[in-house]
Amino acid sequence: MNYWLVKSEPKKYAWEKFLHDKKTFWDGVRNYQARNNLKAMKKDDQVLFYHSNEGLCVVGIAEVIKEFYQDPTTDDKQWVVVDLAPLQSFESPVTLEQIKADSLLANVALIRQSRLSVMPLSADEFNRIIALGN
DNA sequence: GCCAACGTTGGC
DNA sequence: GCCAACGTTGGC
Repeated sequence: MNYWLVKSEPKKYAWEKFLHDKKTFWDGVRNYQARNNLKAMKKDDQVLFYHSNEGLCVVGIAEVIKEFYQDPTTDDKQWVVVDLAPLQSFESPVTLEQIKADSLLANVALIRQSRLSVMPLSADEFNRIIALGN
């Protein structure tokens, strides 16, 4: 089992819409590193959902329900999507501020590589953020 | 709305 | 293959 964090601007695709949709394909990734992370996702991997630009917090957990396939929104074969479904909303969203302030989370890519939109987390980091959110 | 960080593009 | 110019992301 691997753990991930994905970013979405609430204006483009908010957690609330995700809950309503029940599942979504994660499109729009146009960065090689993020794309490679999408390709590394396995079914049942768990994915934290982060609101960027507005909110600036991790709002819930999703799971991978379908592994990568060609991005249906483009003909360019190099881009892929995965299917995600919501698992659980956080009781209290975990803010970027909290993550920055937590010594266990000092190395997460969210902080170190702020522009990366799909990133891996260690099990420890994942569990720590879950603990902060519930 | 600004700007720093950083990925990509294109001329040489 | 280097590097300057440019575009995009995302925190503030």
